[in-house]
Amino acid sequence: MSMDVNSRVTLKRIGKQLGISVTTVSRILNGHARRYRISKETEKSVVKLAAELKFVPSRLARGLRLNKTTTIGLVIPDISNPFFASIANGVTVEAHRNNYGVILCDSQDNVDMEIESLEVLFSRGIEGLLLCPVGQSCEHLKKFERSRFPIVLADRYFPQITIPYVASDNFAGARDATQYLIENGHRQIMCLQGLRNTSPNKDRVRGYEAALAAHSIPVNRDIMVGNSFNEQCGYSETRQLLENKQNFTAILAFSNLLMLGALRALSEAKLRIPDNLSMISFDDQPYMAHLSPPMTTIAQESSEIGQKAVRLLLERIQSPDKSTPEGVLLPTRLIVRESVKHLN
Amino acid sequence: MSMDVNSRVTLKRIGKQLGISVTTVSRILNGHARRYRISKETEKSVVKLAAELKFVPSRLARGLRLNKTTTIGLVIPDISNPFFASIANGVTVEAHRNNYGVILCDSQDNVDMEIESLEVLFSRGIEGLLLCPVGQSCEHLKKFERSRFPIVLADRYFPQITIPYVASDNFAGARDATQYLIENGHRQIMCLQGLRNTSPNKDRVRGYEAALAAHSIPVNRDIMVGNSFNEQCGYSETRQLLENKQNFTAILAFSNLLMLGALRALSEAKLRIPDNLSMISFDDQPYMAHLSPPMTTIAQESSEIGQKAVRLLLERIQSPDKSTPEGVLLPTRLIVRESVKHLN
DNA sequence: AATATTAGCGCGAACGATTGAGCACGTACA
DNA sequence: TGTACGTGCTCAATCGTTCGCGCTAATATT
Repeated sequence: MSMDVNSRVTLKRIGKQLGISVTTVSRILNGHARRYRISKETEKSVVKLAAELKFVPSRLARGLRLNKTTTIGLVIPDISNPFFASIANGVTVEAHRNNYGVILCDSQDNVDMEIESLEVLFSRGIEGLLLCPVGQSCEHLKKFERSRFPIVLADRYFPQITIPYVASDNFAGARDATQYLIENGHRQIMCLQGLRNTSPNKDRVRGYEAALAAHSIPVNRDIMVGNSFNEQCGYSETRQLLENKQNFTAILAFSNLLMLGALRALSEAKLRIPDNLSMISFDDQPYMAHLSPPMTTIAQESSEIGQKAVRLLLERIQSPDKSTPEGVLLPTRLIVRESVKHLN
Repeated sequence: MSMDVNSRVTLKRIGKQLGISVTTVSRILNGHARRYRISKETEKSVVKLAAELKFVPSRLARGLRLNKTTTIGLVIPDISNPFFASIANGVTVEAHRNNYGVILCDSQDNVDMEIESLEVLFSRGIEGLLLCPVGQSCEHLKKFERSRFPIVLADRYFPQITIPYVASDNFAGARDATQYLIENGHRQIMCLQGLRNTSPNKDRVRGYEAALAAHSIPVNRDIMVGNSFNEQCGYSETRQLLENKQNFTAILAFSNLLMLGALRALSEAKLRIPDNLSMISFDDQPYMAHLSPPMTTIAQESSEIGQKAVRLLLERIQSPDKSTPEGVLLPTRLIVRESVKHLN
C-alpha cells in the first residue's frame, strides 16, 4: 500500500530490484508490454514484484507528467445541509464509479470562500469543477464562459452566463405546490423565500406567481418574505408576519431549513398545522413523514442532481469540444401528506 | 487563476519574462527573498508580475518535490447521513482553517470500498487519514499500528488495535438515556441497536445494561434487537417485536435512522408516542424538535468530532513522534423533549 | 595591492511517472 | 559479405517546484 512516505514503492525501486529500467516497468504496468515488445518473462517478473510490493503509482507524479489527475473539485455551500449532503453523495458515488476522486470544499455560503476554493482546487490540478454556487454573484465565473475548462453548476445557475448546469425544475415545483394549496381553498399563501437573487428562488417565485395568476389571485407582496435559505430566516420572518397579524392561511417554504424555522415560530405562537395554518416545504427528507404533522413536500432528486452533474462533467472532460446541453432540469414531485388543510 | 491547463502560469514563465531564473522566482514567492539576499527591485518585479498573471503554484509539483501535499483523506460510510455530514462539515472547515485540503471518499458502508478508498487516497499523496471506519473488521488497519503514518479514527474505534480516535462517550450517552427512562418508570426498554460489532454499538449496549443493573432490572435479550444503523433495520425490527407482542414500554434507538424506521413501524401499527410507547433516539438534528412528538434525544457533538479529529491529525502530521492521546471521548447530552411518558 | 566579505543570483539535481527516439544484438536473406 | 529487419530493452527529456551549493562582481579590510 506504500503508505509510508519514505518507504514508497516506486517504479525505480522495482526496476532496480529487477535490474531493468523504469521505462520498461512503467510500460508493463500500464499494459503496453506488447506494444513495446517486452518479453513475457520480464513482464511476468515485473507484474509479480509489483503485486508483492503492492505498488501503487503516485498520482501526483503521473498528474504532473500527463496533466491528468483524475480528480474533480466539488464546492458546496454547506455539507451539513441534507440537501447538499445528498448531492455530494451522488457526486462521490458517480465519480468513484468512473475512477475519479473528489476534493471537497465547503464554501460556507460565502462568495469569498467560494472564490478561494476555486483557486485551491485549481492549484491541485483538478480536471473539472462541480460547483454549487452560493449564488449572489457570478463575476468570478465569467471567465469560464469562453474557457474550455470543464465546469458544471449544480442546483443554481446564472441566466446571464452560459455554463452548463443541473438543477431541479423549480418553477414547476413551486407552481405545483401553490396550485395544490389553491385547490385546497387557500388564497393567501405566505411565500417564505431563500436568497433572493438565486435561480432556485427566482424560479420558485415565478412558479408561485404563475399558479396564482392561473387562478386570478392577486399577488400580495406583504406575504412574500425571506432572503436566506437557513433556519434563522424561516423563524424570524414567520414570527414577524405573525406579529404583524398578516392575513395568510398557508406557508410555502422554499427549503427544509426555512420550514424548520417556520415550525419553530409557529409552535412558539401555539399555532398548529394544519388546523391553524397549512404548509408545504421544498426538499423531501426521510424525517418529513414523521413531523407533526407529516409534511407535504416538493421532493427534489438531489442525489440524481449530483450524479447527472458528474456525468456531464466527465463528458466535457473527455471531449471538451463536443457541445454539452446548456442546462438540465430534473423533475420535482409533490408528496402529499397531512400538512395542508382543505378550506371549505 | 491559471485554470486552463495549457496556459498555466509557471515559475518558468515568470522567470523567462523577467529574465531571471526560476530559482529566484520560487524563493521570492515563498518569502525567502531575504534569506537569499535577493534585491528589493527583483523581488518587487516578481511579486508584481506574479500577481498580474495570477500565479498559483502547482500543488502537484510542490507535493512531488517536498513530499507535502497539504491534503488529508476523509473516508465516510455515507455522507448523506446527517450525522456523518456533520462530521464532514467539521472536518472541511477545520482543515481549511489550517490550509489543508480534503479528499472525500464515500465507503458506502462497505469494508471493501473502504479498503479501496485507502489505496486511492495514498496514491494521491495524502499526509494523513481521517477514517470513520465501517467497523466490522480492522484487519486492514493493523499496519497503521506500528507505522508512523498519521491516522485518526472518528466515531468508531477498535479496542484490539491502538490507533488514536475521537468519538462520543457512547457509554455515558446510553446510560443517561436509559437512566432517564427508568426514572420515568420504564423497566422494559427495547434496545434498538446498530451494527453489533462496532464500538458505538458495544459501548451503548454497555451503558444500557449498566443503567439497568444500577436499578436491579434484569436484562431481557428478547427486546435487544437490530444489527444495522439504517432506517430499514429500525422499521423491520420494531415491527417484528410489535407482531411478537413483546412487552416493552419504551424504545432506545441507537441512531436517527433507526428512530425514523421505528417511527414508521409505529405509525403503521397506529401506535402513538408517548401515549402508547416512549422513545429516545441517539443523534440530535434540527428537525428533532418538530417531530410528532418532539423527540427526546442523546445529542452528539458531531461537528466537534470532525474538528477535534482534524486537530489531532495535524498534530501527528507536524510531529509524528510526539505521542498523541490514544482516544478522545466527547460528551453527549440528554435533550429532554416530549417523547417519554412518565408511567403512573 | 592582495585578500576577505558581501550582495545577488544561477546551476543542476531531485521528486515519480511517461514517452519518443534509438541502441545493441541476433537472424535471415540476397 | 553486406544489409535489412525484428526483438528487447535503455536513454534522456519532460511536467513544475524546491534546495544545496557555488558562482560572479562589487565593495571592504588589512
